[in-house]
Amino acid sequence: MSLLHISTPKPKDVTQKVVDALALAIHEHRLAPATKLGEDEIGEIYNVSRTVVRAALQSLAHIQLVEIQRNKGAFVASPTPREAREVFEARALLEPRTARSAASRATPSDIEILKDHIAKEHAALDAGDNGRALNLSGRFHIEIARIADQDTIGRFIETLIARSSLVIALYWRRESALCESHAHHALVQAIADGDEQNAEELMQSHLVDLNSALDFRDRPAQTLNLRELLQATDQ
Amino acid sequence: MSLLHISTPKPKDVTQKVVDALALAIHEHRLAPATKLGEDEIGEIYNVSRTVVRAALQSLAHIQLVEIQRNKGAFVASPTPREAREVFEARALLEPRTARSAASRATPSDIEILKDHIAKEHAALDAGDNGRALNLSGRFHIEIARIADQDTIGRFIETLIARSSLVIALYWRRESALCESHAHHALVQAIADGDEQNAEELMQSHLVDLNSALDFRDRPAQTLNLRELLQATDQ
DNA sequence: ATATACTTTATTGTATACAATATTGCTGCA
DNA sequence: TGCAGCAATATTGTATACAATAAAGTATAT
Repeated sequence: MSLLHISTPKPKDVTQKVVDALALAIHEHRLAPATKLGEDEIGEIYNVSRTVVRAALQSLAHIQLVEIQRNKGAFVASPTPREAREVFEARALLEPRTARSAASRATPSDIEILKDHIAKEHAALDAGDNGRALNLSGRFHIEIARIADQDTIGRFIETLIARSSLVIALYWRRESALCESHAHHALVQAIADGDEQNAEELMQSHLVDLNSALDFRDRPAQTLNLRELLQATDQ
Repeated sequence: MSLLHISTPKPKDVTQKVVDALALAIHEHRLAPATKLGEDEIGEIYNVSRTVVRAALQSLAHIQLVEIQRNKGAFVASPTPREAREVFEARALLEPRTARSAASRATPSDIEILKDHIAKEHAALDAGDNGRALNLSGRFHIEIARIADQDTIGRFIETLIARSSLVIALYWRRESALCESHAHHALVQAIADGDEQNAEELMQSHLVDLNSALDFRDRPAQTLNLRELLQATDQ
């Protein structure tokens, strides 16, 4: 820790910064599912005390990006096939309607923002930075929820997209290409046109496409030690 | 704090106990919206340190039962009319489908549990304990989500019902009677019969009824000081 | 050599101490 | 009286210290 406090500006919310940093690392697949997140370890990385690390981990646990096991610690979440399926079922339930609502409300500046997202997504893909592209793709969906101006449902969608990142990390089929940007482009067009029906349908089929690029059949290889699976504690 | 550790069993998760205690108090309307929740104050009540109180308050903030303002503290949430509307819109989107799913999966023991809930609800109403009746009513809905066996959506519904408690505290119209138990009874019957269509429709109309017993037009009286509303800080 | 009991180490859970910020009350002045 | 500025107080934000638990290692006995 910097003893002289020379390079610690600390202008705002420290905890949130740690949350954002960890979330980004998970979204960009730099932290794999089931990775142990030790409190001291993270604290040293970001030069903060365990107090704020713990708060950050609890935040991430709430949106199920990490799982906290009492007296064991925090791990990057590792959704089961069933959980993975549920995440996309929930998205299929919420997002089409949200897209419809966005189509009815979007302003020109909203459209600009969406197009900007797509452009960045393209750039990341061209640069071969798949992690960043995936993250941007998720933020595209979140942006639509914001435009729809439904805060409550928007929050749900945010957590679903966060978890989607983990699901994709675990269950993505190599064979299928990551060609979402075309779907995103069509969606933006429908929203720009105010075509509610089309926006809803495009979002729905987009999610179906995403789903079909996943293979939930077999559980992914676990990095967890066997002891975890064998001992039958009730905690 | 008990210096001799005589009466501190502390067998499990202390934080969760504080969370549950506060949540129950809010659900039963013993803690009114906008009430300040000081950390020391709560810590003394439950004989725990501020560390666990803070963790508990953060948990409750996640599900939006309390609102935390940086450097100001935690307050029981006070949903705006808009937020209140959104909560019920989201419920209308999620719960009917969940009821349908519950109807397709419910076991006899599930039905027992639901009937038990209704009985307790009746008892609480007869005893004039409206707070407890309201809480039980909410847990009835949560139980249906559990039966539907959709964990992800179930969590969303849980948070929505928690917030509904606040919405009802703020926007309930005196005129309309709290006569939900009849609707709940019919719903259980449909679920017991495995009548998916009916369960979905009953849930939908039940939520419509609930909604029509609320009046979102005027904002409730705020205990908050005006300074809060007048100063335009970006934090 | 394996298994088991015990010891040691590492990590998390909780409490407390200190720092930063906001709130309150006072004082003086117009 | 009313208000501006400062002092005092209270409350939250963060760091650290101590306690409890789990993990790892070691020695011994079978």
